[in-house]
Amino acid sequence: MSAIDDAFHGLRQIIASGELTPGQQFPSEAQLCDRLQVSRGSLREAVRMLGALGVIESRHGSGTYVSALEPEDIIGALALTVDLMPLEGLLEMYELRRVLEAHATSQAASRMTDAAAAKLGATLDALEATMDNDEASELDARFHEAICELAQNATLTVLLRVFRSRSRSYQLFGIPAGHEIKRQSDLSHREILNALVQHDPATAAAAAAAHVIQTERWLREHRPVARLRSAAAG
Amino acid sequence: MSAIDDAFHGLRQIIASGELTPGQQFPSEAQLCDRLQVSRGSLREAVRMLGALGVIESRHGSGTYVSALEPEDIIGALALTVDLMPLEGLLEMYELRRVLEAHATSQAASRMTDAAAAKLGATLDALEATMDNDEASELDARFHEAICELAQNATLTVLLRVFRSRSRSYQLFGIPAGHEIKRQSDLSHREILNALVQHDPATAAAAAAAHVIQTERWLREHRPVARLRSAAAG
DNA sequence: AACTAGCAAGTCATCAGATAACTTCTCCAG
DNA sequence: CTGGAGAAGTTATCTGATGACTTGCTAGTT
Repeated sequence: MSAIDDAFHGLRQIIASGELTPGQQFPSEAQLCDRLQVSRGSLREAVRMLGALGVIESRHGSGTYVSALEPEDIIGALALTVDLMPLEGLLEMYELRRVLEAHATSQAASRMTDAAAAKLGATLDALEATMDNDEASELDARFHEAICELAQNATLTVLLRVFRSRSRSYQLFGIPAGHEIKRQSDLSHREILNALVQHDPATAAAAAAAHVIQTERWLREHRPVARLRSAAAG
Repeated sequence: MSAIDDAFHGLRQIIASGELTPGQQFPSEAQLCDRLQVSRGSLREAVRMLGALGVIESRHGSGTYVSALEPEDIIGALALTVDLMPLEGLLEMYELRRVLEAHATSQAASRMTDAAAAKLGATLDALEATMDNDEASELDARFHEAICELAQNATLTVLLRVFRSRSRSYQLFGIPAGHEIKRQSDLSHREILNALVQHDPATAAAAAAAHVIQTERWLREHRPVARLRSAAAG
């Protein structure tokens, strides 16, 4: 086993064994080097690996800590990698997105409140009114995000956010057929909101699934080139 | 922006821009250091980060390459981290597992073949016959894995495998109530298989969801201590 | 011509040491 | 009681050297 593997599994074991719990601080790099019998370089590479995976966190001048280890930390690690996947592999993910988005919307229908309905309605009003692509993309995301929050499952919310962020990079509203796409998208959103307001989980799930399928078909047909977000986005 | 961030986003950009595609080799460390204007140490830490995320791969003595970037590579990165999550956060993931397992089983019902039915039946025969916990756990996993493969979605298969591996670490069959748990689990499996054989997606999905809910309830009630797998398992 | 052993170049892996930058706490002056 | 200077501890970064592994070439043999 290589030195970096030793360090990686050693650090992982410290957490897995319960020696350190979420939020607690690791010993200093020098002490960890002694304990794990690796050089500082190898240790730091292992720390970075676990950092990239959302498991630990280094703070310059302060120390290295176990992350909160909440689903958000773990799933969030995918955010920077999903953007790199070729479209082909991504379409497979859409099947999952459809299923999960349907579930989230179904849950939201069960837990719908008047306040939430008003907020969602206002978002759709603004979305239908705007002609700006970036603003439309932003409002679209906010609409779906708000629905996810009603489902009260942070893992679900984060996972769908990752999927959605990739879709947004394709800027479907900006392509030649964008106007017609947006019109149909607006209709789909209204169908979803109607089902939510009527506390109808089954219809809400169906509407959400149909909406995702719609988006997926547009991506397949038009295959627009992704507009990569700035590297600083992460 | 820190040196490691520069290196990380620089490497990421090389892939995102299409300069290198899956399977291709990066320039040597020295060349990358020149190009990205960071020291070798910083570069290597960035490489490790992307390696941990399943995006790139270093081969000793050969070079550094872009991974296949298939869903399996990206999702697989979660395997080593989900094991570290506290049970509380994990139970939230079970809601997703239920939804996805139901979907996979539903898809499998649509695509069921006689050969697959025979194979699944044989697996269940062996599972019901064995009294060995490890073997039972192994056969249980094989049963669900085979169903996933019928759904023909690699992302789904890998994601559910990650969830399942964590469940396995709890060794539910080994606790005092394990005998009764296994009996009910066996019954659930038969219900799932029956629905699959009858090409009945709706019933199959319901049976799968019920099976996951059952497992989730056992975990909540018994809260067994996880038996951590050896560090070398990764 | 085909095959094999061994050499050579290129690559990543690992270590050690030094310096810079940042955070946190302490303590003293106001 | 407050604010700032300073010390101590930590991570961030760079540099140079050596080890280990892979790959391709070459020369010799069959």
